[in-house]
Amino acid sequence: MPYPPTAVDAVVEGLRGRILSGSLQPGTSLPPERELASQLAVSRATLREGLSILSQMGLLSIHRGRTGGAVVTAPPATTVSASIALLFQTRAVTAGQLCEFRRALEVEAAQLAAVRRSPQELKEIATTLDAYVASSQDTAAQNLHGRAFHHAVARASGNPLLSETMMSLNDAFAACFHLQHTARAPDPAQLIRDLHWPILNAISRGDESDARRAMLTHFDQLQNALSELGISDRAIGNQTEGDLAVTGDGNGSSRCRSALAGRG
Amino acid sequence: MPYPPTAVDAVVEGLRGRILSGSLQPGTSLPPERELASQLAVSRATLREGLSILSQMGLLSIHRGRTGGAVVTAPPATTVSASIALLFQTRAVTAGQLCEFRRALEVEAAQLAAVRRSPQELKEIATTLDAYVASSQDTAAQNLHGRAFHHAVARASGNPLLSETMMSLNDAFAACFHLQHTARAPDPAQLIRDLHWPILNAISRGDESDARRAMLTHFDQLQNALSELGISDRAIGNQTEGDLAVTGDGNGSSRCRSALAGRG
DNA sequence: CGGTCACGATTGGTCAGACCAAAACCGTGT
DNA sequence: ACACGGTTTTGGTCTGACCAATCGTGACCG
Repeated sequence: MPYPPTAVDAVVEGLRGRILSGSLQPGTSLPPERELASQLAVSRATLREGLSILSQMGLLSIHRGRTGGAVVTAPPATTVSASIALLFQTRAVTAGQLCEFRRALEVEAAQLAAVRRSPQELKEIATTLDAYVASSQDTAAQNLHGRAFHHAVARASGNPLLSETMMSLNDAFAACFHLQHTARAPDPAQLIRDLHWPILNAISRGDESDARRAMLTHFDQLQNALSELGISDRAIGNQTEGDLAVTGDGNGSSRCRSALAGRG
Repeated sequence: MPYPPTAVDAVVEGLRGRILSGSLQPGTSLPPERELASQLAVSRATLREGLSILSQMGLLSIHRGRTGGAVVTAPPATTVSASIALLFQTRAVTAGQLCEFRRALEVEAAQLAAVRRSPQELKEIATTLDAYVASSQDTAAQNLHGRAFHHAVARASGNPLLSETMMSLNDAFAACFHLQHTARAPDPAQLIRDLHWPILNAISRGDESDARRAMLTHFDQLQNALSELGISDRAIGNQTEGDLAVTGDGNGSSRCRSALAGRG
Protein backbone atom coordinates (compact mmCIF):
# COMPACT_ATOMS: atom_id res chain seq x y z
CA MET A 1 0.00 0.00 0.00
CA PRO A 2 2.73 2.54 0.75
CA TYR A 3 4.09 2.37 -2.74
CA PRO A 4 4.25 6.12 -2.91
CA PRO A 5 5.39 6.88 0.63
CA THR A 6 3.73 10.08 1.69
CA ALA A 7 4.95 12.45 4.35
CA VAL A 8 1.72 12.36 6.30
CA ASP A 9 1.96 8.58 6.49
CA ALA A 10 5.46 8.91 7.86
CA VAL A 11 4.19 11.32 10.49
CA VAL A 12 1.36 9.02 11.48
CA GLU A 13 3.52 5.92 11.57
CA GLY A 14 6.26 7.71 13.45
CA LEU A 15 4.06 9.12 16.16
CA ARG A 16 2.00 5.96 16.34
CA GLY A 17 5.13 3.92 16.84
CA ARG A 18 6.41 6.24 19.54
CA ILE A 19 3.08 6.05 21.34
CA LEU A 20 2.67 2.30 21.09
CA SER A 21 6.25 1.64 22.05
CA GLY A 22 5.76 3.62 25.21
CA SER A 23 8.18 6.32 24.22
CA LEU A 24 5.25 8.72 24.37
CA GLN A 25 3.06 7.66 27.23
CA PRO A 26 -0.58 8.64 27.68
CA GLY A 27 -0.89 11.98 29.37
CA THR A 28 2.13 13.58 27.83
CA SER A 29 1.60 16.65 25.72
CA LEU A 30 3.03 17.05 22.29
CA PRO A 31 4.78 20.29 21.37
CA PRO A 32 2.74 22.96 19.61
CA GLU A 33 2.00 22.21 16.01
CA ARG A 34 4.38 24.78 14.63
CA GLU A 35 7.24 23.50 16.75
CA LEU A 36 6.50 19.82 16.12
CA ALA A 37 6.20 20.44 12.40
CA SER A 38 9.60 22.05 12.48
CA GLN A 39 11.05 19.14 14.45
CA LEU A 40 9.66 16.59 12.02
CA ALA A 41 10.73 18.69 9.05
CA VAL A 42 7.26 18.81 7.54
CA SER A 43 4.86 21.64 6.95
CA ARG A 44 2.21 22.40 9.49
CA ALA A 45 -0.54 21.36 7.07
CA THR A 46 1.04 17.95 6.63
CA LEU A 47 1.53 17.56 10.35
CA ARG A 48 -2.06 18.54 10.96
CA GLU A 49 -3.29 15.86 8.59
CA GLY A 50 -1.34 13.31 10.55
CA LEU A 51 -2.55 14.61 13.89
CA SER A 52 -6.10 14.50 12.59
CA ILE A 53 -5.74 10.85 11.72
CA LEU A 54 -4.14 9.99 15.05
CA SER A 55 -6.88 11.88 16.81
CA GLN A 56 -9.47 9.98 14.84
CA MET A 57 -7.76 6.75 15.87
CA GLY A 58 -8.10 7.79 19.48
CA LEU A 59 -4.39 8.08 20.12
CA LEU A 60 -4.47 11.84 20.55
CA SER A 61 -6.81 14.28 22.18
CA ILE A 62 -6.53 17.77 20.75
CA HIS A 63 -7.75 20.96 22.40
CA ARG A 64 -7.63 24.59 21.45
CA GLY A 65 -6.69 27.58 23.47
CA ARG A 66 -3.68 28.68 25.40
CA THR A 67 -3.12 25.48 27.33
CA GLY A 68 -4.38 23.40 24.46
CA GLY A 69 -2.48 21.07 22.21
CA ALA A 70 -2.32 17.38 21.45
CA VAL A 71 -2.24 15.01 24.42
CA VAL A 72 -1.41 11.34 24.05
CA THR A 73 -4.35 9.19 25.13
CA ALA A 74 -5.05 5.50 25.38
CA PRO A 75 -7.59 4.76 22.66
CA PRO A 76 -10.99 3.99 24.11
CA ALA A 77 -12.65 0.72 23.30
CA THR A 78 -15.29 2.73 21.46
CA THR A 79 -12.99 2.91 18.45
CA VAL A 80 -13.49 -0.80 17.98
CA SER A 81 -17.24 -0.59 18.16
CA ALA A 82 -17.19 2.39 15.86
CA SER A 83 -15.32 0.53 13.16
CA ILE A 84 -17.48 -2.54 13.58
CA ALA A 85 -20.57 -0.41 13.35
CA LEU A 86 -19.11 1.11 10.22
CA LEU A 87 -18.61 -2.34 8.72
CA PHE A 88 -22.11 -3.21 9.64
CA GLN A 89 -23.55 -0.13 8.06
CA THR A 90 -21.74 -0.73 4.81
CA ARG A 91 -23.11 -4.26 4.64
CA ALA A 92 -19.72 -5.87 4.77
CA VAL A 93 -20.72 -7.84 7.85
CA THR A 94 -24.02 -9.47 8.51
CA ALA A 95 -25.82 -9.66 11.79
CA GLY A 96 -25.26 -13.40 11.90
CA GLN A 97 -21.52 -13.02 11.46
CA LEU A 98 -21.30 -10.43 14.17
CA CYS A 99 -23.34 -12.66 16.43
CA GLU A 100 -21.01 -15.53 15.70
CA PHE A 101 -18.06 -13.43 16.64
CA ARG A 102 -19.73 -12.44 19.87
CA ARG A 103 -20.57 -16.04 20.62
CA ALA A 104 -16.97 -17.11 20.27
CA LEU A 105 -15.85 -14.53 22.80
CA GLU A 106 -18.70 -14.72 25.25
CA VAL A 107 -18.80 -18.48 25.50
CA GLU A 108 -15.11 -18.46 26.25
CA ALA A 109 -15.57 -15.65 28.74
CA ALA A 110 -18.30 -17.54 30.56
CA GLN A 111 -16.10 -20.60 30.78
CA LEU A 112 -13.19 -18.60 32.15
CA ALA A 113 -15.44 -16.76 34.56
CA ALA A 114 -16.55 -20.04 36.04
CA VAL A 115 -12.97 -20.70 37.09
CA ARG A 116 -11.68 -17.27 37.92
CA ARG A 117 -14.56 -15.18 39.19
CA SER A 118 -14.08 -13.56 42.58
CA PRO A 119 -16.97 -13.49 45.05
CA GLN A 120 -17.31 -9.79 44.34
CA GLU A 121 -17.61 -10.38 40.61
CA LEU A 122 -20.13 -13.12 41.18
CA LYS A 123 -22.19 -10.74 43.26
CA GLU A 124 -22.06 -8.14 40.49
CA ILE A 125 -23.36 -10.62 37.96
CA ALA A 126 -26.25 -11.49 40.26
CA THR A 127 -26.99 -7.80 40.75
CA THR A 128 -27.37 -7.23 37.04
CA LEU A 129 -29.86 -10.06 36.84
CA ASP A 130 -31.86 -8.53 39.69
CA ALA A 131 -31.96 -5.28 37.80
CA TYR A 132 -33.03 -7.16 34.70
CA VAL A 133 -35.94 -8.71 36.56
CA ALA A 134 -36.93 -5.38 38.07
CA SER A 135 -37.23 -3.79 34.64
CA SER A 136 -39.71 -6.21 33.19
CA GLN A 137 -41.82 -3.44 31.73
CA ASP A 138 -39.32 -1.12 30.14
CA THR A 139 -37.80 -2.77 27.10
CA ALA A 140 -35.06 -0.18 26.83
CA ALA A 141 -33.92 -0.67 30.41
CA GLN A 142 -34.25 -4.38 29.88
CA ASN A 143 -31.88 -4.17 26.97
CA LEU A 144 -29.48 -2.12 29.03
CA HIS A 145 -29.42 -4.55 31.90
CA GLY A 146 -29.05 -7.45 29.55
CA ARG A 147 -25.86 -5.92 28.28
CA ALA A 148 -24.77 -5.20 31.83
CA PHE A 149 -25.12 -8.90 32.56
CA HIS A 150 -22.89 -9.82 29.67
CA HIS A 151 -20.45 -7.16 30.70
CA ALA A 152 -20.28 -8.49 34.24
CA VAL A 153 -19.65 -12.00 33.01
CA ALA A 154 -16.97 -10.71 30.68
CA ARG A 155 -15.16 -8.86 33.42
CA ALA A 156 -15.27 -11.93 35.62
CA SER A 157 -13.28 -13.74 32.97
CA GLY A 158 -10.23 -11.88 34.20
CA ASN A 159 -9.13 -11.11 30.66
CA PRO A 160 -9.46 -7.38 29.90
CA LEU A 161 -8.69 -7.92 26.23
CA LEU A 162 -11.59 -10.31 26.01
CA SER A 163 -14.03 -8.22 28.02
CA GLU A 164 -13.26 -4.90 26.36
CA THR A 165 -13.51 -6.28 22.89
CA MET A 166 -16.73 -8.00 23.84
CA MET A 167 -18.23 -4.81 25.13
CA SER A 168 -17.28 -3.00 21.98
CA LEU A 169 -18.99 -5.66 19.93
CA ASN A 170 -22.06 -5.53 22.11
CA ASP A 171 -22.24 -1.78 21.80
CA ALA A 172 -21.98 -2.02 18.05
CA PHE A 173 -24.56 -4.77 18.01
CA ALA A 174 -26.96 -2.78 20.12
CA ALA A 175 -26.34 0.41 18.19
CA CYS A 176 -27.14 -1.25 14.90
CA PHE A 177 -30.36 -2.83 16.06
CA HIS A 178 -31.24 0.03 18.30
CA LEU A 179 -34.88 -0.01 19.22
CA GLN A 180 -36.50 -1.70 16.30
CA HIS A 181 -36.69 -5.28 17.42
CA THR A 182 -37.19 -4.77 21.08
CA ALA A 183 -40.32 -6.76 21.61
CA ARG A 184 -39.00 -10.13 20.57
CA ALA A 185 -38.85 -11.33 24.17
CA PRO A 186 -42.21 -12.78 25.13
CA ASP A 187 -41.60 -13.26 28.81
CA PRO A 188 -38.52 -11.71 30.40
CA ALA A 189 -38.89 -13.69 33.58
CA GLN A 190 -38.94 -16.95 31.69
CA LEU A 191 -36.06 -15.74 29.55
CA ILE A 192 -33.96 -15.20 32.61
CA ARG A 193 -34.89 -18.49 34.17
CA ASP A 194 -34.10 -20.44 31.03
CA LEU A 195 -31.11 -18.53 29.69
CA HIS A 196 -29.42 -16.18 32.11
CA TRP A 197 -29.85 -17.91 35.42
CA PRO A 198 -28.17 -21.14 34.30
CA ILE A 199 -25.15 -19.09 33.32
CA LEU A 200 -24.96 -17.44 36.70
CA ASN A 201 -25.53 -20.76 38.38
CA ALA A 202 -22.76 -22.50 36.50
CA ILE A 203 -20.31 -19.67 37.12
CA SER A 204 -21.28 -19.70 40.77
CA ARG A 205 -20.58 -23.41 41.02
CA GLY A 206 -17.36 -23.03 39.09
CA ASP A 207 -18.54 -25.49 36.49
CA GLU A 208 -16.66 -24.68 33.30
CA SER A 209 -18.48 -26.91 30.91
CA ASP A 210 -21.89 -25.96 32.23
CA ALA A 211 -21.06 -22.27 31.97
CA ARG A 212 -19.99 -22.79 28.39
CA ARG A 213 -23.09 -24.79 27.60
CA ALA A 214 -25.39 -22.26 29.21
CA MET A 215 -23.90 -19.34 27.32
CA LEU A 216 -24.05 -21.37 24.13
CA THR A 217 -27.74 -21.96 24.71
CA HIS A 218 -28.20 -18.25 25.20
CA PHE A 219 -26.58 -17.49 21.88
CA ASP A 220 -28.43 -20.26 20.11
CA GLN A 221 -31.60 -18.56 21.19
CA LEU A 222 -30.30 -15.20 20.03
CA GLN A 223 -29.28 -16.54 16.65
CA ASN A 224 -32.62 -18.25 16.28
CA ALA A 225 -34.32 -14.96 16.99
CA LEU A 226 -32.20 -13.29 14.33
CA SER A 227 -33.09 -15.98 11.84
CA GLU A 228 -36.79 -15.77 12.57
CA LEU A 229 -36.66 -12.04 12.07
CA GLY A 230 -34.95 -12.66 8.76
CA ILE A 231 -32.14 -10.29 9.55
CA SER A 232 -29.46 -12.87 10.17
CA ASP A 233 -28.02 -12.72 6.69
CA ARG A 234 -28.61 -9.10 6.00
CA ALA A 235 -26.96 -6.27 7.83
CA ILE A 236 -28.90 -3.14 8.52
CA GLY A 237 -26.98 -0.91 6.23
CA ASN A 238 -28.70 2.18 5.06
CA GLN A 239 -30.34 3.96 7.89
CA THR A 240 -30.59 7.63 8.55
CA GLU A 241 -27.72 9.12 10.45
CA GLY A 242 -29.81 9.68 13.53
CA ASP A 243 -30.23 6.00 14.17
CA LEU A 244 -26.64 5.02 13.82
CA ALA A 245 -25.15 7.84 15.81
CA VAL A 246 -22.48 5.66 17.34
CA THR A 247 -20.13 8.53 17.74
CA GLY A 248 -22.76 10.46 19.58
CA ASP A 249 -22.95 13.78 17.83
CA GLY A 250 -25.24 14.70 15.04
CA ASN A 251 -24.30 18.28 15.53
CA GLY A 252 -22.12 19.23 12.63
CA SER A 253 -23.84 16.64 10.51
CA SER A 254 -26.95 18.60 9.77
CA ARG A 255 -25.03 21.74 9.08
CA CYS A 256 -22.85 20.10 6.53
CA ARG A 257 -25.64 18.14 5.01
CA SER A 258 -27.55 21.27 4.24
CA ALA A 259 -24.38 22.75 2.86
CA LEU A 260 -23.96 19.76 0.60
CA ALA A 261 -27.56 19.75 -0.49
CA GLY A 262 -27.36 23.30 -1.69
CA ARG A 263 -24.66 22.67 -4.22
CA GLY A 264 -25.10 19.04 -5.14
CA MET B 1 -15.78 17.09 22.95
CA PRO B 2 -16.53 18.99 19.73
CA TYR B 3 -18.04 21.95 21.48
CA PRO B 4 -16.70 24.23 18.79
CA PRO B 5 -17.86 22.45 15.66
CA THR B 6 -14.96 22.44 13.26
CA ALA B 7 -15.19 22.63 9.52
CA VAL B 8 -13.25 19.44 9.00
CA ASP B 9 -15.69 17.58 11.23
CA ALA B 10 -18.52 18.93 9.16
CA VAL B 11 -16.81 17.69 6.02
CA VAL B 12 -16.24 14.24 7.50
CA GLU B 13 -19.73 13.91 8.90
CA GLY B 14 -21.28 15.21 5.73
CA LEU B 15 -19.46 12.88 3.39
CA ARG B 16 -19.78 9.98 5.82
CA GLY B 17 -23.51 10.52 5.99
CA ARG B 18 -23.79 10.65 2.23
CA ILE B 19 -21.84 7.44 1.87
CA LEU B 20 -23.67 5.53 4.57
CA SER B 21 -27.05 6.72 3.41
CA GLY B 22 -26.33 5.36 -0.04
CA SER B 23 -26.34 8.76 -1.64
CA LEU B 24 -22.72 8.11 -2.56
CA GLN B 25 -22.37 4.45 -3.40
CA PRO B 26 -19.10 2.52 -3.47
CA GLY B 27 -17.37 2.98 -6.78
CA THR B 28 -18.43 6.52 -7.39
CA SER B 29 -15.68 9.06 -7.73
CA LEU B 30 -15.63 12.32 -5.85
CA PRO B 31 -14.83 15.53 -7.68
CA PRO B 32 -11.24 16.74 -7.67
CA GLU B 33 -10.14 18.26 -4.40
CA ARG B 34 -10.09 21.80 -5.68
CA GLU B 35 -13.58 21.51 -7.07
CA LEU B 36 -15.02 19.69 -4.06
CA ALA B 37 -13.45 22.19 -1.71
CA SER B 38 -15.13 24.94 -3.65
CA GLN B 39 -18.46 23.10 -3.52
CA LEU B 40 -18.26 22.62 0.23
CA ALA B 41 -17.09 26.17 0.74
CA VAL B 42 -13.96 25.12 2.59
CA SER B 43 -10.32 25.47 1.80
CA ARG B 44 -8.49 22.65 0.15
CA ALA B 45 -6.39 22.04 3.26
CA THR B 46 -9.50 21.58 5.36
CA LEU B 47 -11.05 19.30 2.79
CA ARG B 48 -7.87 17.27 2.62
CA GLU B 49 -7.90 16.73 6.37
CA GLY B 50 -11.40 15.39 6.09
CA LEU B 51 -10.58 13.18 3.14
CA SER B 52 -7.57 11.86 5.03
CA ILE B 53 -9.76 10.82 7.91
CA LEU B 54 -12.33 9.22 5.67
CA SER B 55 -9.57 7.40 3.85
CA GLN B 56 -8.17 6.18 7.14
CA MET B 57 -11.65 4.94 8.05
CA GLY B 58 -11.68 2.95 4.85
CA LEU B 59 -14.55 4.85 3.29
CA LEU B 60 -12.42 6.40 0.57
CA SER B 61 -9.61 5.19 -1.62
CA ILE B 62 -7.42 8.00 -2.89
CA HIS B 63 -5.06 7.77 -5.84
CA ARG B 64 -2.81 10.20 -7.58
CA GLY B 65 -2.39 10.96 -11.20
CA ARG B 66 -4.58 12.06 -14.00
CA THR B 67 -7.42 9.59 -13.45
CA GLY B 68 -6.82 9.65 -9.73
CA GLY B 69 -9.00 11.08 -7.05
CA ALA B 70 -11.11 9.86 -4.17
CA VAL B 71 -13.31 6.84 -4.81
CA VAL B 72 -15.97 5.71 -2.38
CA THR B 73 -15.18 2.24 -1.06
CA ALA B 74 -16.72 -0.21 1.34
CA PRO B 75 -14.43 -0.42 4.35
CA PRO B 76 -12.59 -3.73 4.57
CA ALA B 77 -12.80 -5.90 7.65
CA THR B 78 -9.18 -5.09 8.31
CA THR B 79 -10.23 -1.79 9.84
CA VAL B 80 -11.92 -3.71 12.63
CA SER B 81 -9.00 -5.98 13.29
CA ALA B 82 -6.72 -2.97 13.17
CA SER B 83 -8.66 -1.23 15.89
CA ILE B 84 -8.79 -4.37 17.97
CA ALA B 85 -5.07 -4.75 17.55
CA LEU B 86 -4.67 -1.13 18.56
CA LEU B 87 -6.77 -1.81 21.61
CA PHE B 88 -4.60 -4.58 22.96
CA GLN B 89 -1.39 -2.86 21.93
CA THR B 90 -2.20 0.08 24.15
CA ARG B 91 -3.47 -1.93 27.07
CA ALA B 92 -1.27 -3.99 29.31
CA VAL B 93 -2.10 -7.34 27.80
CA THR B 94 -0.10 -10.43 28.66
CA ALA B 95 0.88 -13.15 26.27
CA GLY B 96 -1.43 -15.55 28.07
CA GLN B 97 -4.40 -13.24 27.67
CA LEU B 98 -3.71 -12.76 24.01
CA CYS B 99 -3.41 -16.49 23.59
CA GLU B 100 -6.73 -16.96 25.35
CA PHE B 101 -8.32 -14.48 23.00
CA ARG B 102 -6.89 -16.28 20.03
CA ARG B 103 -8.12 -19.59 21.37
CA ALA B 104 -11.66 -18.30 21.66
CA LEU B 105 -11.67 -17.22 18.03
CA GLU B 106 -9.74 -20.06 16.49
CA VAL B 107 -11.61 -22.83 18.22
CA GLU B 108 -14.85 -21.31 17.03
CA ALA B 109 -13.41 -20.87 13.55
CA ALA B 110 -12.36 -24.51 13.39
CA GLN B 111 -15.80 -25.61 14.45
CA LEU B 112 -17.45 -23.43 11.82
CA ALA B 113 -15.00 -24.54 9.18
CA ALA B 114 -15.96 -28.15 9.79
CA VAL B 115 -19.49 -27.32 8.69
CA ARG B 116 -18.97 -24.72 6.03
CA ARG B 117 -15.67 -25.41 4.32
CA SER B 118 -15.81 -25.77 0.58
CA PRO B 119 -13.72 -28.46 -1.14
CA GLN B 120 -11.46 -25.69 -2.38
CA GLU B 121 -10.90 -24.34 1.12
CA LEU B 122 -10.24 -27.82 2.43
CA LYS B 123 -7.63 -28.27 -0.24
CA GLU B 124 -5.98 -25.02 0.73
CA ILE B 125 -5.73 -26.09 4.34
CA ALA B 126 -4.09 -29.33 3.28
CA THR B 127 -1.68 -27.42 1.07
CA THR B 128 -0.47 -25.31 3.96
CA LEU B 129 0.24 -28.46 5.95
CA ASP B 130 2.24 -29.86 3.07
CA ALA B 131 4.29 -26.70 2.98
CA TYR B 132 4.76 -26.97 6.72
CA VAL B 133 6.13 -30.46 6.38
CA ALA B 134 8.38 -29.46 3.53
CA SER B 135 10.01 -26.75 5.60
CA SER B 136 11.12 -28.96 8.46
CA GLN B 137 14.55 -27.37 8.53
CA ASP B 138 13.85 -23.68 8.32
CA THR B 139 12.21 -22.51 11.54
CA ALA B 140 11.25 -19.17 10.06
CA ALA B 141 9.46 -20.73 7.12
CA GLN B 142 7.94 -23.21 9.51
CA ASN B 143 6.49 -20.39 11.53
CA LEU B 144 5.18 -18.78 8.41
CA HIS B 145 3.44 -21.89 7.21
CA GLY B 146 2.03 -22.53 10.64
CA ARG B 147 0.30 -19.18 10.46
CA ALA B 148 -0.82 -19.93 6.93
CA PHE B 149 -2.51 -23.06 8.26
CA HIS B 150 -4.41 -21.07 10.85
CA HIS B 151 -5.31 -18.51 8.24
CA ALA B 152 -6.66 -21.14 5.92
CA VAL B 153 -8.78 -22.63 8.68
CA ALA B 154 -10.04 -19.19 9.57
CA ARG B 155 -11.06 -18.37 6.03
CA ALA B 156 -12.88 -21.66 5.78
CA SER B 157 -15.07 -20.53 8.65
CA GLY B 158 -16.89 -18.30 6.20
CA ASN B 159 -16.88 -15.38 8.61
CA PRO B 160 -14.61 -12.59 7.36
CA LEU B 161 -14.90 -10.66 10.59
CA LEU B 162 -13.66 -13.68 12.47
CA SER B 163 -10.86 -14.55 10.09
CA GLU B 164 -9.59 -11.02 9.59
CA THR B 165 -9.47 -10.33 13.30
CA MET B 166 -7.76 -13.63 13.88
CA MET B 167 -5.08 -12.90 11.35
CA SER B 168 -4.45 -9.52 12.81
CA LEU B 169 -4.00 -11.07 16.22
CA ASN B 170 -1.77 -13.80 14.88
CA ASP B 171 0.44 -11.28 13.17
CA ALA B 172 0.78 -9.33 16.38
CA PHE B 173 1.40 -12.52 18.31
CA ALA B 174 4.08 -13.67 15.93
CA ALA B 175 5.68 -10.26 15.87
CA CYS B 176 5.93 -10.18 19.64
CA PHE B 177 7.56 -13.58 20.04
CA HIS B 178 9.46 -13.63 16.85
CA LEU B 179 13.02 -14.02 17.95
CA GLN B 180 12.99 -15.69 21.32
CA HIS B 181 11.74 -19.22 21.05
CA THR B 182 12.03 -20.46 17.54
CA ALA B 183 13.26 -23.88 18.54
CA ARG B 184 10.54 -24.86 20.94
CA ALA B 185 9.27 -27.49 18.55
CA PRO B 186 11.25 -30.66 19.01
CA ASP B 187 9.89 -32.60 16.08
CA PRO B 188 7.79 -30.76 13.49
CA ALA B 189 6.57 -33.94 11.91
CA GLN B 190 5.28 -35.24 15.20
CA LEU B 191 3.82 -31.82 15.96
CA ILE B 192 1.80 -31.94 12.79
CA ARG B 193 0.68 -35.50 13.33
CA ASP B 194 -0.48 -34.81 16.88
CA LEU B 195 -1.83 -31.29 16.58
CA HIS B 196 -2.47 -30.06 13.06
CA TRP B 197 -3.49 -33.14 11.22
CA PRO B 198 -6.39 -33.96 13.58
CA ILE B 199 -7.76 -30.49 12.90
CA LEU B 200 -7.63 -30.98 9.17
CA ASN B 201 -9.08 -34.43 9.53
CA ALA B 202 -12.02 -33.26 11.61
CA ILE B 203 -12.75 -30.36 9.25
CA SER B 204 -12.51 -32.73 6.34
CA ARG B 205 -15.04 -35.09 7.93
CA GLY B 206 -17.27 -32.19 8.89
CA ASP B 207 -17.11 -33.16 12.53
CA GLU B 208 -17.76 -30.00 14.51
CA SER B 209 -16.98 -31.25 17.97
CA ASP B 210 -13.81 -33.02 16.88
CA ALA B 211 -12.62 -29.91 15.07
CA ARG B 212 -13.22 -27.89 18.20
CA ARG B 213 -11.48 -30.45 20.37
CA ALA B 214 -8.51 -30.70 18.06
CA MET B 215 -8.00 -26.95 17.92
CA LEU B 216 -8.39 -26.80 21.68
CA THR B 217 -5.64 -29.38 22.05
CA HIS B 218 -3.45 -27.30 19.81
CA PHE B 219 -3.93 -24.25 21.98
CA ASP B 220 -3.47 -26.17 25.18
CA GLN B 221 -0.09 -27.16 23.87
CA LEU B 222 0.66 -23.58 22.92
CA GLN B 223 -0.34 -22.26 26.30
CA ASN B 224 1.71 -24.91 28.02
CA ALA B 225 4.69 -23.88 25.97
CA LEU B 226 4.15 -20.25 27.00
CA SER B 227 3.95 -21.26 30.63
CA GLU B 228 7.07 -23.35 30.48
CA LEU B 229 8.92 -20.49 28.91
CA GLY B 230 7.68 -18.28 31.72
CA ILE B 231 6.41 -15.63 29.35
CA SER B 232 2.73 -16.34 29.83
CA ASP B 233 2.26 -13.48 32.26
CA ARG B 234 4.65 -11.13 30.60
CA ALA B 235 3.16 -7.99 29.16
CA ILE B 236 3.40 -7.56 25.45
CA GLY B 237 5.88 -4.85 24.74
CA ASN B 238 5.57 -3.37 21.35
CA GLN B 239 8.80 -2.97 19.57
CA THR B 240 7.95 -0.82 16.62
CA GLU B 241 11.07 -0.94 14.58
CA GLY B 242 10.71 1.74 11.98
CA ASP B 243 11.29 5.13 13.52
CA LEU B 244 10.22 8.33 11.92
CA ALA B 245 11.74 8.36 8.49
CA VAL B 246 11.08 11.95 7.63
CA THR B 247 14.18 13.62 8.92
CA GLY B 248 16.38 10.68 8.14
CA ASP B 249 18.16 10.90 11.48
CA GLY B 250 17.05 10.08 14.97
CA ASN B 251 18.05 13.51 16.06
CA GLY B 252 14.66 15.07 16.00
CA SER B 253 13.35 12.22 18.06
CA SER B 254 15.42 12.93 21.10
CA ARG B 255 14.92 16.63 20.66
CA CYS B 256 11.21 16.13 20.68
CA ARG B 257 11.25 13.92 23.71
CA SER B 258 13.31 16.38 25.68
CA ALA B 259 10.99 19.11 24.54
CA LEU B 260 8.07 17.03 25.78
CA ALA B 261 9.53 16.68 29.25
CA GLY B 262 8.81 20.27 30.06
CA ARG B 263 5.12 19.99 29.42
CA GLY B 264 2.39 17.85 30.76
C1' DC C 1 -7.67 41.91 51.02
C1' DG C 2 -10.29 39.47 47.63
C1' DG C 3 -13.08 39.00 43.83
C1' DT C 4 -14.05 40.46 38.87
C1' DC C 5 -13.21 41.57 34.50
C1' DA C 6 -10.78 42.97 30.45
C1' DC C 7 -6.55 42.45 27.97
C1' DG C 8 -3.20 39.74 25.80
C1' DA C 9 -0.44 35.64 24.96
C1' DT C 10 -0.62 31.00 23.29
C1' DT C 11 -2.47 27.53 20.54
C1' DG C 12 -5.34 25.11 17.32
C1' DG C 13 -8.45 26.08 13.03
C1' DT C 14 -8.78 27.95 8.53
C1' DC C 15 -7.58 30.05 4.39
C1' DA C 16 -5.13 31.38 0.01
C1' DG C 17 -1.90 30.57 -3.55
C1' DA C 18 1.90 28.41 -5.31
C1' DC C 19 4.81 24.58 -6.73
C1' DC C 20 6.16 19.51 -6.99
C1' DA C 21 5.26 14.66 -8.31
C1' DA C 22 2.71 10.88 -10.01
C1' DA C 23 0.09 8.83 -13.62
C1' DA C 24 -2.78 8.38 -17.58
C1' DC C 25 -3.64 10.44 -22.04
C1' DC C 26 -2.23 11.50 -26.72
C1' DG C 27 0.24 12.64 -30.59
C1' DT C 28 4.51 11.95 -32.92
C1' DG C 29 8.19 9.46 -35.06
C1' DT C 30 10.20 5.24 -36.38
C1' DA D 1 1.79 -1.01 -35.24
C1' DC D 2 4.37 0.25 -31.65
C1' DA D 3 7.34 2.65 -28.58
C1' DC D 4 8.22 6.96 -26.60
C1' DG D 5 8.09 11.47 -24.71
C1' DG D 6 5.47 15.58 -23.86
C1' DT D 7 0.95 17.19 -21.99
C1' DT D 8 -2.59 17.39 -18.78
C1' DT D 9 -5.01 16.20 -14.78
C1' DT D 10 -4.80 15.23 -10.13
C1' DG D 11 -3.16 14.49 -5.51
C1' DG D 12 0.91 15.88 -2.21
C1' DT D 13 3.38 19.48 0.00
C1' DC D 14 4.92 23.97 1.38
C1' DT D 15 4.58 28.83 2.89
C1' DG D 16 2.69 32.49 5.32
C1' DA D 17 -0.94 34.71 6.94
C1' DC D 18 -5.12 35.49 9.69
C1' DC D 19 -9.15 33.94 12.65
C1' DA D 20 -10.95 32.00 16.98
C1' DA D 21 -10.92 29.65 21.30
C1' DT D 22 -8.94 29.48 25.73
C1' DC D 23 -6.51 30.54 29.75
C1' DG D 24 -3.15 33.35 32.40
C1' DT D 25 -2.37 37.75 34.23
C1' DG D 26 -2.82 41.91 36.32
C1' DA D 27 -5.37 46.12 36.89
C1' DC D 28 -9.31 47.73 39.04
C1' DC D 29 -12.82 48.22 42.40
C1' DG D 30 -15.66 46.91 46.38
